[in-house]
Amino acid sequence: MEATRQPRRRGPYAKSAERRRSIIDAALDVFAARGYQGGSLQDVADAVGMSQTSLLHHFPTKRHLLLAVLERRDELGRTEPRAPEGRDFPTRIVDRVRLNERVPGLIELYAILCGEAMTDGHPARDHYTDRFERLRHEYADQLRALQEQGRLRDGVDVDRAAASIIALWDGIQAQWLLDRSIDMAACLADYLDLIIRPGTESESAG
Amino acid sequence: MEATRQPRRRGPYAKSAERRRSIIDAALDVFAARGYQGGSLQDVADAVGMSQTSLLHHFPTKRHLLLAVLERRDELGRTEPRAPEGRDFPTRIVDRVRLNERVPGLIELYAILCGEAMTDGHPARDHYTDRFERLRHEYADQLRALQEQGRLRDGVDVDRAAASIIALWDGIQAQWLLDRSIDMAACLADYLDLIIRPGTESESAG
DNA sequence: CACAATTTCGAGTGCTTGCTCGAGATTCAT
DNA sequence: ATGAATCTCGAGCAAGCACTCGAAATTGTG
Repeated sequence: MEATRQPRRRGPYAKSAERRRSIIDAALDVFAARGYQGGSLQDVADAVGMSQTSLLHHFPTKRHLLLAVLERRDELGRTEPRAPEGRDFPTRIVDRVRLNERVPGLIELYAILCGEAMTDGHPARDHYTDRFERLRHEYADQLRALQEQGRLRDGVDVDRAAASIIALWDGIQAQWLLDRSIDMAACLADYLDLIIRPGTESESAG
Repeated sequence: MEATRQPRRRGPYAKSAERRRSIIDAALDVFAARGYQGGSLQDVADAVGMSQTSLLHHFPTKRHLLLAVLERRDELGRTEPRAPEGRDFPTRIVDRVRLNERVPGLIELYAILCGEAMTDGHPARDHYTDRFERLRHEYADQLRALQEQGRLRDGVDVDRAAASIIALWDGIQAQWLLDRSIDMAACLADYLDLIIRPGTESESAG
């Protein structure tokens, strides 16, 4: 019943996955330094040490490459070296800010692409739209949980507070990129202290 | 003693200033929609309805054009249609947020260029660096004045609060550009209420 | 080993970019 | 009016862009 003999697919070779990742890492650096529009495939190929043609074998278009970079960024962001989920919400946020501060490249990429994503049909537009919406829900849920514990100060609107946490974080990163003396973690901590009461010491023992 | 006869300068013609401004306005729209790197001189020339060559007669390089656009943006931002300086600091901020909301193009331009400005030798980099520094000082001064009136809540760090106001504002604009249901003014107002006590009603009558 | 699928790449595609050149059209002080 | 300065523009430049093509080198399966 094999009317048309189609070529037997063998799938990628052993070193292919590794190659792909080194391309993504190089692209992350290039896009972080020059942006998506500003960074060329040739720049990325040079950084990897391969021809631009070969690069396009692994990623059919520049857009595909960017999407892979965005995935990689999320993946790197999700990787929490230690003490990940143990603490409470505000502590986790501030810890994350301090953690990110040690990887300026990711912040740079995030800030630059966030701007670019506002343009016409930018490939990263959906990514940022979704990310903002997801994070707003996530943070709002966390704040609601605190509210039920009576740890939220009176008059705090959880949805607006969720958006504000994200906004403050993103905005302070932009300032930090242009002036490293800005204390990102302190700014976030200040705000969280304003809307959240400190947890009771025996919170898990009750 | 006129060793070298230099051509007598006559200065720009009557319609030149008007032409320049129509170019700047068109460039503002183009850069707001596509960014600086993404928007071409041809795009701007087309929008004005003139040749790209003539455009370059008025602005020798693309960089010069961008700087003129940034100046124009500041000029438009400074223009306050009404009730400019009468109210107190937090009210002025929130009013300005509401005002800007009616000119989305300016917000778009600001957000997009803010991202791009983080790249290598971007022409707008110094502009944003200076702007952030200037605004931080300006807001910190305003907050200090409120502090002396006893209107600042205890434990507020004026310098960090100044940076946080700017950060929150910039960040919430980015979210708003991707989801117009975000209430920018309310987020700013919430934060300002957290750090600033309401003024006494007879504040100017005392 | 043999042979095909995968990976690599040099060369080249058509297109766009910011910018230059030289010349014609327009303005305006004299 | 005259003529030089200003303004406009078509044509063109070298460089860079994302991407294609055809073929050689490499890999891994049977």
